Amino acid sequence: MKAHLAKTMEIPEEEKRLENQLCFAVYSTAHAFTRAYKPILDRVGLTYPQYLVMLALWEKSEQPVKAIGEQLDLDSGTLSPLLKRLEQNGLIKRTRDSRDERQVIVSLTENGRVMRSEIDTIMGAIGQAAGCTLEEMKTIRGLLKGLRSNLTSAA
Amino acid sequence: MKAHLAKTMEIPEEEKRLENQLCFAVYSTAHAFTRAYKPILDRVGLTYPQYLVMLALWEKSEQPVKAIGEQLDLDSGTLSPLLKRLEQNGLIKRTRDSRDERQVIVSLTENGRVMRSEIDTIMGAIGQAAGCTLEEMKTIRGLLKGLRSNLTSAA
DNA sequence: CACAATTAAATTGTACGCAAGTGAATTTTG
DNA sequence: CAAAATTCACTTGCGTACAATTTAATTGTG
Repeated sequence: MKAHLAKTMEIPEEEKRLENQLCFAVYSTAHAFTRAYKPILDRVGLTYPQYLVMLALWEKSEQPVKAIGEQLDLDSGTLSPLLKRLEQNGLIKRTRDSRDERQVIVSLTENGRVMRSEIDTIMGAIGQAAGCTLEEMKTIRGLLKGLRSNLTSAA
Repeated sequence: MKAHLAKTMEIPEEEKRLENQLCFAVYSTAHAFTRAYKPILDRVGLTYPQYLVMLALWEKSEQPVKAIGEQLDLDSGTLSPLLKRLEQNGLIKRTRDSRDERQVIVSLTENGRVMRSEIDTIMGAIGQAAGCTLEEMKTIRGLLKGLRSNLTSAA
């Protein structure tokens, strides 16, 4: 039985080292990205997760909190305080949906819309820092999407 | 001048979408990993970052905080409270280095050492969830290591 | 040797992530 | 149609991350 054999197959000691964990490679690269973005985003007054929310809103303003959460894979426990800060900074506006009072519609303010002009500078700088070709980026992106979908559906 | 051209090259709109950001692929995969580990690590009473620290200590007990920080790329602001919790849970011990009183040496307790026997179960379960071949894992790991090193050295 | 500079760890303050629970609005069902 | 179940956003509590500061110990320099 192949499945049984696979499950009981010994993992070589070398594969158990921290440095050889795929999860750690993803984890530490995520932190490296956050750090690389920091000096650039500081200039426009955004944190990295806030920047991701702005990317979602620049694609489509007027989204309920839940829709943003689905795109970012974050729940309202994370988004509520984050959106409150974006609102305090004058980048977004929050209004109850009159057709469904449970929902809060998030939309860009004029300041929030204008900030989109920074996108080329930001992405240009990160592209330089990542220092890999567009082709390489697409490859990694594709592999990670597959990995992520496996991990998610396994739960 | 090639460098100048590259910097001023327009980024296609499609590449600006949240879903097409390499940083977001890494960010969301990291979260997916944490979620995949959660039910498994809950059984042994570890959080995911705590598990990474344990991996480092299973490789080598008796490490100063700084050494752990270098392997995980975390500073003492993150590690100090995390290690305090591991100590409270009886998995590690912290002692001042008598040769250099500034340093705190972290070492495994008997309970901490014994927990290493869970490593095959944990990694086996995650391997199943990730659902990709050892070859694929090595490929992604290698690509991410390169990416991470670029991002870090750019700063 | 003294004193400035450096280093290690801890602490403080801010901002995620996420589980669990609350409360109000809407849907589903009997 | 009324009660039950569900949905949405918010809040609370805990555990990271990380910048900035603090304290103690060590090293480097004159």
